Amino acid sequence: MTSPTKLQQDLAERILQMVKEDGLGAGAWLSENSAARRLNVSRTPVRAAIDHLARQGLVRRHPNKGVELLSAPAGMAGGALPDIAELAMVRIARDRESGKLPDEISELELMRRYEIGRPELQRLLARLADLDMIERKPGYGWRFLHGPRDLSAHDERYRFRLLIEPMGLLEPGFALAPGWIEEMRTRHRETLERPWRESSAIGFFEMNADFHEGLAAASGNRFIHSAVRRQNQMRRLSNYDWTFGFERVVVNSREHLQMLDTLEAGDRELASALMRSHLRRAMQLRRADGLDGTSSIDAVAFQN
Amino acid sequence: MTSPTKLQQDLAERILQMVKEDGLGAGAWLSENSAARRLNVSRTPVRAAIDHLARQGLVRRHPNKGVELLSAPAGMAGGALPDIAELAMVRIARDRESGKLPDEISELELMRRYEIGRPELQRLLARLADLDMIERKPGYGWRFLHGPRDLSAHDERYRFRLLIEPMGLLEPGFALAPGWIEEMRTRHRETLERPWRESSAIGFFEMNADFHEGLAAASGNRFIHSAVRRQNQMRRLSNYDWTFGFERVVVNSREHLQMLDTLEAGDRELASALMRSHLRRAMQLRRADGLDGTSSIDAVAFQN
DNA sequence: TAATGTATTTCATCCAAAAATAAGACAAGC
DNA sequence: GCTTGTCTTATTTTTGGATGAAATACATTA
Repeated sequence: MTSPTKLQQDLAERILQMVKEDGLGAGAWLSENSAARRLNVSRTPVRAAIDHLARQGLVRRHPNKGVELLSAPAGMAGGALPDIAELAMVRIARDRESGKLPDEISELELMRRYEIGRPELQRLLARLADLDMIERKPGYGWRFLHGPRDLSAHDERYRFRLLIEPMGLLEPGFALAPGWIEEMRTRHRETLERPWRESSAIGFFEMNADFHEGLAAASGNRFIHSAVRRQNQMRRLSNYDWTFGFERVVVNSREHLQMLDTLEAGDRELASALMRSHLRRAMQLRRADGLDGTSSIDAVAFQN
Repeated sequence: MTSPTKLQQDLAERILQMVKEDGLGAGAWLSENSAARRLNVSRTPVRAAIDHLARQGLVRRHPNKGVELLSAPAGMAGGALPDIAELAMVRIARDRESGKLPDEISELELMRRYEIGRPELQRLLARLADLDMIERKPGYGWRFLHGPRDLSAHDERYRFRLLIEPMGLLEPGFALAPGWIEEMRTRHRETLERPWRESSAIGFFEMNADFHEGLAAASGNRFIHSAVRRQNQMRRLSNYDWTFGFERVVVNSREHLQMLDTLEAGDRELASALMRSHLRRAMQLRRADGLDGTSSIDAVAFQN
């Protein structure tokens, strides 16, 4: 009856995912041991995770015999929901961007404002510092590195991405994981077919991020991959909203699908060129929007 | 008689640097207040720093009147000497590279091995994690991401740098800080003129790093700057030794000087091309060395 | 024999209190 | 009026113990 810890929840989800990947159905038997090995973790948390699943009625323990799968897990439930720290980071970034936070601030003040404990806050500040959003002051306190409503950052960001992402497709070790193209295609198609709602923005952002990060990973160059992942982390803090409407979603997704087709055909040169113009277009978009300075910022992500 | 804290030591050094930059000589008077303002810090640690300098005989306090500078600080003492955490990071990276550390390891084991406290260790691990050298395991412990003696990383690193550093010189906002070229030139000339010793390796590395980071900063693109700084941080962990002998130092420095001349003349296109071939040459060098796999690794930095 | 069940050990985090240190205010001296 | 000296307050860091969780070893059962 103890509430499951984060690791245990995580393991429970991954176990269901493993079951799905292996195509197991109701009546199959699971093994604590092999699950623990596959998840690279000891049996203890796996046991707890299975207990958790048993409480939900998905599996049943047979004493001294094993664990029986009762029903195949249907549709993916939620996927990774952002934890409390992630959420606080987004709130801090938003408040800073909209000018609600001063240039310099102490840890205690942040703890009070966002009602989080010190260890969490410190991890959070460390992450923000690595993204070059803040730095420690000598002595006490922290300082934000960019002013609120820093417009030039958008152009710099896209110019940086233009340097590495198109070239990543041309790296000698480039190799896509099997099935990746198809999975991405499916996700994009679903986005296009489903009706657009405000709440789709986060899912759309994550799909976008996965697309670019997946290609960077395929480059085989860990530094390109790392740089793109960083870009996504930063963007996640300020861009979880999408203010360009559904027609831009369509254009964006079509361009992605075209790149996927091109890559499947093996024409990396062309894909690289497409990526370049894709990013250029996105840069223009941002810039045009940035002119009024506030509209995209005040659209609130995570409000619900 | 209390031992100076890290901030105080830092301030003491920076005060000396300020004195030098302002061209003050023996007999000049320092003010706690203005120093505190310039250093963006309260008077308390500045006072302590000055007390520290007084104990070393560099300044003298005159009660209720001020602080007298006794002797102009001559040659830069050490420059920033790496703190204990930095040192431990280098040791960990080296031990990992040479295979002395296993793929997975617990925090306590690291605390025992390197004799550091938990908070220091945690900061250190967080930094290593941001450099993509390690990651948390689910459950307890940490895992190194790259195997020891990972040769492919060198080529990937240089291919990444080739994407961004030459292009950084062509960014529209490119602007060098006044005096930067001259200062860099001086440091390079001194390196070339001074006799080469093993202990010069660290200074040489830092000059190198400052050269590349300075150009990246001048690009006016914060993401390029940030990426190059990250590269330097990573390189610092494994490349503090220099195993190519003095002749390579000469070649390297000459190439840097040539770029400085070209930039001074305003020809950024040519400078960009020079940077490209500079990095290509450095990549070749690494690769040729990497063939035997161990020599450069076992040459120990910081052993004395 | 290979799995689960149970107990022990090791490890990491959390919490509260105390110590250290910086920031800020006020008084005193030149 | 500006400086340094002194004091108070606010913030941060450290520390030790307590709690909780994971890894590991051992016993038990099909």
